[in-house]
Amino acid sequence: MDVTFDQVRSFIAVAEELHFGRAAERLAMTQPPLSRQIQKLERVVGAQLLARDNRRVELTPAGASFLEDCYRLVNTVDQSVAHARRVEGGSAGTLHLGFTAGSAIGILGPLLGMLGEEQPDIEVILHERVTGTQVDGIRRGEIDLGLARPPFDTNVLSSRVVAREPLRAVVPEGHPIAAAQGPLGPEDFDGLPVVSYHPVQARYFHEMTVRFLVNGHSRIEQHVQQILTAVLLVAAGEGVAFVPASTAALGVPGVVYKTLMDFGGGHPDSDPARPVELHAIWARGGLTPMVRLVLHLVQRAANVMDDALDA
Amino acid sequence: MDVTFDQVRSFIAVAEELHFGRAAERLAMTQPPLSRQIQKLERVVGAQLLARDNRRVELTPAGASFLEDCYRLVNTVDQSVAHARRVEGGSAGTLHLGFTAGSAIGILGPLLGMLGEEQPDIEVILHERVTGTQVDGIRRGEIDLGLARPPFDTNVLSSRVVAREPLRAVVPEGHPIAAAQGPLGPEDFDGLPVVSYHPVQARYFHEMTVRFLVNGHSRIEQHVQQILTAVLLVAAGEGVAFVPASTAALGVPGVVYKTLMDFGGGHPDSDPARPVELHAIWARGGLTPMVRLVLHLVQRAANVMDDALDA
DNA sequence: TAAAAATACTCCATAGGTATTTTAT
DNA sequence: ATAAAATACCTATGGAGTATTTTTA
Repeated sequence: MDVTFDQVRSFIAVAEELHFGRAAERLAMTQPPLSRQIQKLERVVGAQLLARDNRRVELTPAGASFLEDCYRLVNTVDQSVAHARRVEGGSAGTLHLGFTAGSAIGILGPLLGMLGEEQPDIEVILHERVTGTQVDGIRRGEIDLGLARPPFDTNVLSSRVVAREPLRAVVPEGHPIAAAQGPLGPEDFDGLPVVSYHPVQARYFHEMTVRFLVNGHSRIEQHVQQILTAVLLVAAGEGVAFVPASTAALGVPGVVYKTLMDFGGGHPDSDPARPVELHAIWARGGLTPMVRLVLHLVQRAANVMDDALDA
Repeated sequence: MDVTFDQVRSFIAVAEELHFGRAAERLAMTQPPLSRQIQKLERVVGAQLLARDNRRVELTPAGASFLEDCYRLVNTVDQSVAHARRVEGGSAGTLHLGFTAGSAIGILGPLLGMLGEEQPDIEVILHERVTGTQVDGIRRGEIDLGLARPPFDTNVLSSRVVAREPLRAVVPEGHPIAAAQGPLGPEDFDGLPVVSYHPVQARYFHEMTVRFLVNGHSRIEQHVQQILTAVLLVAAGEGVAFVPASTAALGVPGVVYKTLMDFGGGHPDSDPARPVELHAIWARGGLTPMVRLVLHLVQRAANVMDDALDA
């Protein structure tokens, strides 16, 4: 035979009351079966836990030791159950969060802050990956939620726009165009060298750049993979580049960010004033309570980011 | 209802096998009741622990979390039972050990060494008390085992001689008697000032001193409580004193220890050559397994001490 | 169609209740 | 005589087994 939880609870009651009758009352049962439970427990444990003559009950040293462990035991059970429930509810557990290096930084700070603050039992594991690799990770179950740029395969992924922001031009300080007034159009960049992006690895911004410059006469001369690299090349005088407005927060010296004229977004429900979209993506059917919960925080983090852009 | 250990063990089996049939086999039962146990567990926990379509079983995040806790749970139970047994057997728990300041030091070192070495799960709490206070402590249950000098009230205490040692004279270096050859008798101390002991607080050594000097003509001029104090007074030239042979181990400088002639012990079965007895005492009827176990070690420690004396 | 979990139904082991005995004060 | 634990005996809940159904790959 084996120790049961009922025996443990019975033993705690008797050990605390030091009286079988009162302990039985506390356990909402009668005295005889309680006596038998304790006897059985002692048989199973193989030690006398309670010294009882027919006038008083007291703990043996072995019983005192076992009592300590019994408390730990019931606490562990209670906490285990509570924790399992919270994991199921999404407010505890591990979140594997994918993000793209340059793109999600603006939102990641506020998001991680909120998670640590409001959901301390969610452990976050960050995966810095380009969009394509995030998609693979999500399909393999390595990543629960990604922050990435379109397009995605909507057959396996669900997605939601979490942030839209304007596109800006980065130009070298001191360059004539840095002093221009008002929003700039494609023609303002005619003849200038442009730092654009890798057509595959950074497809989203490459296409965004090309779409803005359509009908213009500038010269694309570089294909970088990261937005920060583009900004640094601009600072080095290699040309101009087009980046999301939040990039200004990186604080690279020697460059100026210029507002651009609205231009057609890449798809029907895009906002011409804020064409750069950040999406949250997750496995189709994988909208677990935790992902749902974190999505709400992502949305709020995006608002924080918006406010920061306005300021 | 409530979580049971059977459910926990069932869950561990299924979570490890990820197959109800095999898990049931491992648990020496059939599949249907196992399915019901898991269902019940999930109902009680309030979370789905295993995701199962009819072709495969896998852990949910909540289940994975709960599984961890289940392992801790069964380990705790096993260890608790094992520990309770060892406490009952005496090889684990807390030993309150009484000892007299000057007397038991020689045996305490080896004893504590053995305890730490061979019985690491016995926690020792030392109580330095004079014999009378040890007896009170034992009666109140504060002390499990004492190391003290006779006599004791044998109505409430059991005792056993654990060590006998010779009585030695301590004399100042340079004093004529320090150069004497062979064992000294009472007459050798005629006319010398003697540092003796407090007749109540250190009754045993006071009487031992008086018994040795009987028929002699020396002058008792001090009544100290501790053996170390006596030795220090001798070193300071205040006279001579009589101490247990093991006192030499204290290494007080400026004194010489001289062998004495045998003299009648204080009681029938005493050894004239080694009249100084150290007793272990414990509550009558309180010879618990732990006390019994420690008594054996005390005996061995006494032998170590004997050997040290010979060397 | 086959493999595996879930369900239906039966049976028995055991936990709990009532009545009584034992034991020590 | 009383208080409290232990024992005897009975009852019934619930856990385990067998047979069967359901489900999906």
